[in-house]
Amino acid sequence: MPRDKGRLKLIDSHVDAETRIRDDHHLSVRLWLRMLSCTNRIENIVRQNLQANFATTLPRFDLMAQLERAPQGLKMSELSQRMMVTGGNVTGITDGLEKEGLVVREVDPADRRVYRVRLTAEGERQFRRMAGEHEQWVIALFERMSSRDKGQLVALLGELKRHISVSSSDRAE
Amino acid sequence: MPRDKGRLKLIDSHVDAETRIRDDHHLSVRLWLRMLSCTNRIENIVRQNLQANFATTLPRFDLMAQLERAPQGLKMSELSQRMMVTGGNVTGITDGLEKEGLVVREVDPADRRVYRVRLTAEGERQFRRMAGEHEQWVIALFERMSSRDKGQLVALLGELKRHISVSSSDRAE
DNA sequence: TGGAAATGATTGACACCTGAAGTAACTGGC
DNA sequence: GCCAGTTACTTCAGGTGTCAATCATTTCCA
Repeated sequence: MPRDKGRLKLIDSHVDAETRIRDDHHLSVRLWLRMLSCTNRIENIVRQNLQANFATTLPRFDLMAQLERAPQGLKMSELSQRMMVTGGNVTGITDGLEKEGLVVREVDPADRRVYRVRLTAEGERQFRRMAGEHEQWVIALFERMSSRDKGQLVALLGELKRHISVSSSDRAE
Repeated sequence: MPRDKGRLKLIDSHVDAETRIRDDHHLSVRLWLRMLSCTNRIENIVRQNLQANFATTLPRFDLMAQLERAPQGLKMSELSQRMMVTGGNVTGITDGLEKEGLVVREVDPADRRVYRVRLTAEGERQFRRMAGEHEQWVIALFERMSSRDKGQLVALLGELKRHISVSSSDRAE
C-alpha cells in the first residue's frame, strides 16, 4: 500500500521522507542477501576445489594461512579471533592438523595456560603448494570484473566493516 | 617494503604492465578476504540474535523465508537450490521444522517422488514475528552507511554475481 | 599471603553441511 | 510392455560450528 503517492505535484521532485526511509530499509535487506549469496557461491567453489585437489577443507586451510603469516606462532585465542570462530572449534581443527603433523602446539614457558601453535616444516611446505593454487582460483573467479570495480568494492566493504564494528560494540553495552 | 617508490618521475603515470597485473591479482585476493570477513561478521550477529530471541537458527529461518515467498510450497530440490546447500542438508532441517509443526511435507499426486513443503499456519505466524525483528537487525547493522554507498554495493555485487555464474558454468564443461 | 575473579584452553551436546551411496518413482526408446 | 537411465529424496560418516560447563593457571587486591 503506497501512501500519498504523488499527493502534491508541486514537490514531486523530492520524495516523501517516509518513503525514502522505507526504500533505504529495503535496500539494506537486499544488500545483505546479495552479499550472502555472492560469498556463499565463492566459498562453495573454493571449498570444492580444496577438497578435489588437496583433500583438505577451508577451515584447515584458513588456520594454516593464519599461521603462515605469523612465523612465531599464534595462541589458540588469537587463532579463534582471526578466524572469527569460537575457541572450541579451533581446538578441534588444531587437533586434526596436529595429528597429521602439519602443525604443533608448544607450551609457552611464560604462561602455562597458553599454547603457541606453529606450522611444521611439512605444514609450511604443504601450505605453500595450496596457497599458490588457491590464489589462482580466486583470481579466475574475479577475472571478469574490472580492477576499477574491484577497487571500489574493496573500499565500500571497508566502509561497511568499519560501520559494523561500531554498531556491534554499541550492542555490547 | 615499498618498491621503487617514485623512481622515475617521468613515467610515473603508466606503471609497468606486469606490476599492474600483479596488483590486480593481489586486489582480487584482498577483495575476497574482505567480503568473507564482512559477511561472517554480520552472519554471526544475526545468528546470535536469532538464537537469543527466538531459540532458532539461521538455516531454519532461511528455509522458512523461502517458503513464505512461495505460498504454493516448494520441492525439496527447489529449497536446496535456493538455499545453496545440498539436498541431504535440506532433509535434516525440514525434519526438525516438521517435528515442531512449523512446516509440512505434502506428497505431490502427479509425481510421487517429490515432496511439496509448505509452512503451516503456526509456521507462518511464527515466521512473520521473526521476520519483522530480523529486518530491524539488518537495518540497524547498515544504518551508518549512506543509501548511496549501499546502492553502489548492491550494483557492484550484482556485477560480481553475474561474472561468477559465467566462470562457474565455464568450469562445468 | 590468601583467595576470589579473570583468563586460556578443552570437553560434550547438539545443529549444520557435504559427498557418496542407497531407495523409490518416473521416462523414453525399443 | 519392458527395462536402462534419470530424477527426487533419504541416509550415513565425517568435518565444522555454537554454547555452556569445566579445569588449570594467573592476576589482583584486601
